[in-house]
Amino acid sequence: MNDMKKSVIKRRKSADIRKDNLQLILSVAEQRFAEYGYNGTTISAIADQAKLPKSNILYYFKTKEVLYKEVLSKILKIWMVDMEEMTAEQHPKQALRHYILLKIKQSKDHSNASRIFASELLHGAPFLRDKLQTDLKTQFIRTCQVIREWIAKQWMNPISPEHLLFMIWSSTQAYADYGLQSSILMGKTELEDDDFETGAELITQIVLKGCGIKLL
Amino acid sequence: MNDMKKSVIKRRKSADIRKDNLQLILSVAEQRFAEYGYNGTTISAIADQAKLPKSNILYYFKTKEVLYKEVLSKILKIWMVDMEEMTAEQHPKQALRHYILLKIKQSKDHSNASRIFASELLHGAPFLRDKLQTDLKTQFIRTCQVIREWIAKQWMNPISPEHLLFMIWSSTQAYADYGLQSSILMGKTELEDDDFETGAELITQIVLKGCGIKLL
DNA sequence: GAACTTGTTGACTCCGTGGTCAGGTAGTTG
DNA sequence: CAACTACCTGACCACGGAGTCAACAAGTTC
Repeated sequence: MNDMKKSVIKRRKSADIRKDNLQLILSVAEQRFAEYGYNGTTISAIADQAKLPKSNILYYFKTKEVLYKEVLSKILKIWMVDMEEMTAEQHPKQALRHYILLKIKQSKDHSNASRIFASELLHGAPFLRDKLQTDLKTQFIRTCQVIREWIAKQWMNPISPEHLLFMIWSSTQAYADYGLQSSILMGKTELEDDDFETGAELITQIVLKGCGIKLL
Repeated sequence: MNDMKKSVIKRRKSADIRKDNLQLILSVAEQRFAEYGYNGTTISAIADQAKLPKSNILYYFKTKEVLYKEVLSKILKIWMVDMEEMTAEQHPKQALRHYILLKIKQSKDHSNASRIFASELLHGAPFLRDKLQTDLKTQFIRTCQVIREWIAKQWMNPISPEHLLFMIWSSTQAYADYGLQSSILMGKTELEDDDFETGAELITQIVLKGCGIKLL
């Protein structure tokens, strides 16, 4: 029986072992960091939850900081990718609607990642200040430019693109960050699919109308 | 010289000493907790910054948790008080504009408090879940009711009061929580008075228009 | 299957942190 | 000024967490 187990389960190539373990650790770490923050998370806790000995975690990630940064770097990508899709050629009605929808979806499907990102910003972005100043800023400026072109084409009212983006970010992000608070206030244990939909719909409506975007 | 110091500076009544020290400690603690979170803040760090020995902090606050809760309890009050002003009799145009302005002001003037509150929610509100479920929820329901009456009076479009409040909260709160990110993206070292004003103006405009609130 | 690389792990060290305590000093009260 | 209370603080302790290490097991390569 033990032999069978060995041949069926344990016979893995080194490369696979590595891949699997990295994946497992990263995923557990993401959960813990989201829930308890960087300082509130211990390697032992991650180890326990991943059902691996602590030393094994340290074997794959030299330090806690390395592990955290690894988690973070995946997150920034997720966070930025949706923005790239907006172009000046699109009409803001579709573009913004689509963007808001993606953002809400992100809050729902990657709530842990979103929350880690938020927590990082909240405490002064000690670990990803550089990336903000380069990668995100570039994309931010580009997107502001897109909005400015929409304004020039009179597809929407002349409003500050920067602050508009902040508003969209924060109100969509809130469904991840403050999902718990929201559900408590609405007397639920957690947000349901419906809530995300209603939220997306409301944000879209208010933003479109608020920006004076005419229906095509 | 020393005598003079003693008689001028050090001759304080016990009651005053107590008051002053409590105040000092709470204020320093608020700063540290905002910047580094609960787990990232050490009593020694607070002590150093307050220029008091660690033991002295522990003399006034038995444990770190007690100190943190003390800081928190002040915050929830600040956070809730603005909401109370909105009533069904007011027209939403003035009421919402006023509320948004207050909220932004809060993000500016009490950014530390705001950030601690946000961080607390982000990590599941371990210390103020109870208060949310009682105090804040009561006020929340009341305010939703106010909005519902506005809708009934056709002063604004029929939209979910709950989600509208979430949207207002998050977008105003963002100026505290993500102020740093924002300033980085806009190439500043920190947000200026102008930014808060522009933000408040933009949020107000978008929300009012977005809710279909007619000008009187 | 021998030499080598990669993965695994328990025992250990080191250090920072929350919290205690005992012995002080400064204000208060009769 | 004597007795008392409130305030102050350095020395100390216990604990938990990050990270090391050495020895071993499992896969790989020829």
